Amino acid sequence: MRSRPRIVPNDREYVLEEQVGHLLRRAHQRHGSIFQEHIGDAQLTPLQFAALVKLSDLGEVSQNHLGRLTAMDAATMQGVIRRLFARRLIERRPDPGDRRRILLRLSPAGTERLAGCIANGVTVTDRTLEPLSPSERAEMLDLLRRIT
Amino acid sequence: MRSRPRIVPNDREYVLEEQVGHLLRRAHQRHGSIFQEHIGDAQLTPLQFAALVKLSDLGEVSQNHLGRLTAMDAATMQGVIRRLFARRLIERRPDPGDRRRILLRLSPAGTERLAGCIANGVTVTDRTLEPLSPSERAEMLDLLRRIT
DNA sequence: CCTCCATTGTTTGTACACAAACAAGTTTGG
DNA sequence: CCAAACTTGTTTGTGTACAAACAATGGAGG
Repeated sequence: MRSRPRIVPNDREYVLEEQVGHLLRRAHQRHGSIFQEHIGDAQLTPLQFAALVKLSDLGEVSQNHLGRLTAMDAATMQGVIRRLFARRLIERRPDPGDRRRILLRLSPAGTERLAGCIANGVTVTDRTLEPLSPSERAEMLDLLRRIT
Repeated sequence: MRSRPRIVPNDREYVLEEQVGHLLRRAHQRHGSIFQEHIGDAQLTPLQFAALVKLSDLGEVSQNHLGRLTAMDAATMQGVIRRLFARRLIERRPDPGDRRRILLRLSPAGTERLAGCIANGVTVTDRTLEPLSPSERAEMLDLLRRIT
């Protein structure tokens, strides 16, 4: 039973499976797959859903501002907004008070689509946290919030 | 003080900032930025580092097998391996016993590069978990492991 | 032996993620 | 008032992530 020695001598015992980064990545992957399975709209991605939710909360905001609220940088925002607009789930108009800005809002179709998906969004969260007890779920959210 | 009503009536109070998916994504983003800042090799990404660590642990494995160990699908693996090979951090040879397989292993340069980065990898983990107490860090890892 | 099925690796296409550089517009400080 | 600094949105380039389709190889059962 030879246990193969590490090629790089590894006093710290750096075990990939125990690193936060690796675990965060895998948990995020699993969430993505649960999202896709349960959100009820094969074209809708987590980021697109997040953008719709925020637009529903706020009514009308600029593209960059929405990006900050949903933690997307400007370049990522570009693509998300383009796809939502292509599907006519959002509408755009120039900001009358600032000619750099584009104001975004839900279209009627977007409002309807979101309404039909919110309950599925709750399901996604439930399924993702399924292995945990209620108090552990609260603890998980608290810990994640604090390392963010 | 008008509190704007949500456009989509939202009995469940679906608050984006409280959803696991959003928090996982943001925590993962923050980890990525800490990784880039501290790993000490501007070209090395978290996935590439993970692949090197696993190769160091195992010596020689096939591409698909390494993908499973690091939670990358075959298509993602393709790019990661191509870039590591382009930098000569890994070597490849056909599996003599199975002509479908390509065996991967660290090159001398890859071994050296990894040795110089392992300590930085520990720093990355530390910084990511910095806001938490030791017992909370353990709890975080445990909870993440269980939702994976 | 030989067909069916599984596995390995590749390619293509879509969608994040982010750095860097840019033009156009706005704000600020002297 | 006006030049410098900043903000907004766009584009380009690199690197995950994953579905889907594919060729080549290997294994199992009849």
